[in-house]
Amino acid sequence: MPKNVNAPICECEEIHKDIVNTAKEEMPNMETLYDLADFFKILGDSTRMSILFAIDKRPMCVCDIADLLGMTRSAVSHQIKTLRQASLVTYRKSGKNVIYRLADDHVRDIIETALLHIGE
Amino acid sequence: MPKNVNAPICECEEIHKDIVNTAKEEMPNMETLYDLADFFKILGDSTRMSILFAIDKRPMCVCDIADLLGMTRSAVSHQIKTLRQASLVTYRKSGKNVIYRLADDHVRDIIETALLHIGE
DNA sequence: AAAACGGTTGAACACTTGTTCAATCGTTCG
DNA sequence: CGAACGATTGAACAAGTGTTCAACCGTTTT
Repeated sequence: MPKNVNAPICECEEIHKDIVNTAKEEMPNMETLYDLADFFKILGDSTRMSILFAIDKRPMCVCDIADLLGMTRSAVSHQIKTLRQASLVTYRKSGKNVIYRLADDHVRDIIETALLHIGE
Repeated sequence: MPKNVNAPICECEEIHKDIVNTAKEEMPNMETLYDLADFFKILGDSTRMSILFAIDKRPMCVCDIADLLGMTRSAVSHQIKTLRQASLVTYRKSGKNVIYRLADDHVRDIIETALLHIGE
């Protein structure tokens, strides 16, 4: 996270002021930038990425996900909470189990494009 | 980063083995998962996100980016190095300056879809 | 050649983050 | 009801990350 507030200003001498100014006008507001970064931050963990792939085709309970990925239930639950807060997954209770599934198709699209980029 | 190697196995008793097994077969290999997560990790920082937006419309030198974002040249340079290593930006030398631009359109697409998801 | 300037780099520090462990909640079933 | 089980949670620790600071590199001026 950047300390943009009261951050030191570039001490360069020859700044292309026209370019900087037009660029500044076209910048999205700070909140959007933070939201975007926060969103990608959540995808930027291999455990959470694994969970997303695990429940991509069929919904699964925490226990199955833990077994599939070789993790403890606790670790899975912690990460799923993060995914839930970001609206990447939704859940449904079934007896003692909680069944998780992908929330929508945006994530699938994004991951698909990312796969293209990294050349898979 | 998860410690999947030699990780403790889920101690649950009633696992839906059929679901887990078919899911396991459809999982991408570990390397792909790591690559994906690493890719998103890079987008998951508001400074780097800001830089990408800054140079989106027109290429800029480090000095201008630093001025635009209110950061030191050093901080910008560090982050740009990360973006460069992930092939998200390319550069061209112009006298004493180094001009950075977006590498390709994948990133634009991904960010666009992400904006949809977070509801901007 | 020396000074000036944009840019890069490495070490250090503070901050964030993921997993583990233990305790707890909520539902189900004997 | 009480035991059992799936799931969640909070604290704590280890590992990772971003910014700063200072030093340095490579061009370009003079």
